[in-house]
Amino acid sequence: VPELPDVAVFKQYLDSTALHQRIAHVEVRDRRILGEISARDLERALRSHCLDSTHRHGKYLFARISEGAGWLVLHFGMTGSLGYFKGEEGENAAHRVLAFVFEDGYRLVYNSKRKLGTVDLTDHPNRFVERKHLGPDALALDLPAFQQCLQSRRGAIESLLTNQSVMAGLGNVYTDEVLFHSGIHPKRSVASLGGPEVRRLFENLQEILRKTIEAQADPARLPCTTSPRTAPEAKSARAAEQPCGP
DNA sequence: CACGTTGTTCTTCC
DNA sequence: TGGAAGAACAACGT
Repeated sequence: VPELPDVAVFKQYLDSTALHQRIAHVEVRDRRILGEISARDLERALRSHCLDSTHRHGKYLFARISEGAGWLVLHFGMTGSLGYFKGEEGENAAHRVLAFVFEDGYRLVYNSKRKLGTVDLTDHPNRFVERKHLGPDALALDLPAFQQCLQSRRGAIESLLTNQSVMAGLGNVYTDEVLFHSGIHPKRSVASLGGPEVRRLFENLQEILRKTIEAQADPARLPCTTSPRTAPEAKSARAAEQPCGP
């Protein structure tokens, strides 16, 4: 289940594989994944352009399209992942959804078993974030901003942390993890949390997100090992780094 | 075959 | 008008 840390790793992966390469073609294998755009729109926006840079907000990954042609938006749903392969290598016929085919024959593949993610286009990430009413990115928060998120909120802390319009990036997995580490029951009401608990929660949140990204981001350091909370398809993404990795 | 899984979006209400 | 809360929905394995 790609949440903030997983998407952060996808971002690094995309950065280290697929930037600055001219796109020859976009293969849409399953159009259910397309958001408000058609396959034609996507092709038109990307063909003979490059991906210049990336940006992440919460669970969304954005890639800037060269020559000011807007931004690509990737959301991974429950089972989405990225892989970079030479030719048709490593494509799982049952899971493949779309592929960005570069002029050199390599391709960046978006795979998803359950096809619940979204691929879309936007003028600018900020515009997209605004339109989706996403809160600030969880990893960009400082303590005062975090306290602000909790201010005058009712309901359980669990549902606040997973609410993307409060702060963006956490799903069930990391929310549970962070609450457990902080010794706070998920059903506790936000209002019942004391100052020290809020502080502890904030610090654990930042640390767990950072450590998770760090641990997963460098596959060379952790060869062939997979943390229990890594989606199976994230594994193939990492395996795919070999043909192009440093 | 209905259900569990998870996260987003749609609906309803104030 | 926007926001909060809850229902509906999506795909697939069991």
